[in-house]
This record gives sequence, C-alpha cells and structure tokens, in this order.
Amino acid sequence: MDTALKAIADPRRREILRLVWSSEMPATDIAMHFHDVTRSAISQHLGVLRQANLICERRAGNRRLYRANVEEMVRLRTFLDQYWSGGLDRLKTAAEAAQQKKE
Amino acid sequence: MDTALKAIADPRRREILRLVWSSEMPATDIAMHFHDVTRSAISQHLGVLRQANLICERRAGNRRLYRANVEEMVRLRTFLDQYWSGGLDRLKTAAEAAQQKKE
DNA sequence: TTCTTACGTAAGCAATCGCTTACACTGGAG
DNA sequence: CTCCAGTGTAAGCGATTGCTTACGTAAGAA
Repeated sequence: MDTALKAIADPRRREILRLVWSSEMPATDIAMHFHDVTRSAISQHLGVLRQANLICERRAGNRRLYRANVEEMVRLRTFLDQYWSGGLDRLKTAAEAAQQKKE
Repeated sequence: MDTALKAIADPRRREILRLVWSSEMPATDIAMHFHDVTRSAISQHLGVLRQANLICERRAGNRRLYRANVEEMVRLRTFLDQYWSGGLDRLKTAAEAAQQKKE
C-alpha cells in the first residue's frame, strides 16, 4: 500500500497510469509519449508500477501490453478516503478507538 | 501539489498529520509519539510538511504548535479525486464528450 | 540462419532522503 | 544575569531514486 502511494507520487508514473487506464498499450508506445527521457527510464517506471501492483502485463508475441490494475487503484483510493475521513472522524471516535486498540 | 503528494507518501508523516488534524500539538508532544526515531527526525518531517503547506505553525512562547492545514489537504484530496475519475470516466465519457460537451 | 524489433536489466552516477549527532537559538524561571 | 526546556538546523552518512548508456534476450521477418 505504501509502495503504491510512493509510486503515484511521481508525476511521470501518474501519466503512465493515465495512458493505460482505459486501454492496454505496448511499452514502446508508452515510452514514445515522453520525449524528455529514455525508453529505459520508462521501462524502469513500469517496473516500479508493476511492483506496486498498479499495472498488469500481458505478453503478445514480441510486445508487452500494459494496462492499469484498476482494482488496486480503487484499493488505494479507498485507503486514502479512509485516511481523510479518519482524520475528520477523530474527535467523535477518540474514546472508542482508545479502548479497542487493534491494529 | 506534487510536493504534498510526496509528503503524504511517507507513513511517518501521515501519522504526524493524523496527530495534528483535529487539534494543535507542540513539536515535542508530536515527537514523543515516535519511539523509534529522534526528535530531530520528527522536526525535519515537520519541515517537509510545512513546505508542502500541509501544516500550520503557531508560536506560543517557547513552543511551536502545529495543526494540519485541512484546506490544503482537501485540495490534495480533490486533486486525487479528479485523477481517479479522470481515468475512470475516460471510456464512458469519451463518445459523449466528443459530441455533447456540456459539463 | 541472420537480421531487426521490442523489451528488460545491469552498471554507474549525481541528487535526494531519512536518519543521527552536535550545535545554536529563543523565551520563561530562578 | 544564569539556567533549562523547547525547538530548528548544519553536517555527515548510508540507502534510495531517477536517469543514462550499454548489453542481453526473446520473437518474428527475411
């Protein structure tokens, strides 16, 4: 979860995710969207995203097609939503949380 | 915005924010919640959060009281919400947006 | 087979991170 | 004034990051 959060903290990786969110795309096409870095750099970003389980890889002959793992991104979004609201709910749940400290 | 995203990518800093979300707290008290790192480390984390505009500082005599800048956190949350939905809505709104641009 | 395309990966490097220790400063107490 | 609690900050250091160049490898095409 923490890995995923750090992964999306990078603007380049957020852009990659945006590219493969709704349709899969071969690594080369992804790399071609970035004119200021090497294909190798993008490949490494893809590695980070894959390790964070934020993208899925499918091999088709020569190519590797990537697509966003929407399920995992929803998990991440839920985690953050709980974090935001967890802060907001703090006052009213303070006593309850204190006595059941499971974590 | 990117600075804030990187700031909350760290679990320690998320915990700090959680501590000062609903009430202000002096730096020493914040540091005392972390038994595995130095007070100096926490002070530096506070510096990162302050630079990301995620916390506000108020001086009271000797102490410095911190509290979360909820406004900025809401901005961050909104940014992420737009990011998620921007991806999710891509498929289903692609055709609609093209032919009727109301929104 | 030999070439070419598509890709990951190792190596190296400068920059940044997260931490520690040590020090500097500020404001109240005596 | 002196002393102490509260706090930021500089210096240094090992780990990590993000990038590049160079190489390795797998899968068609010729």
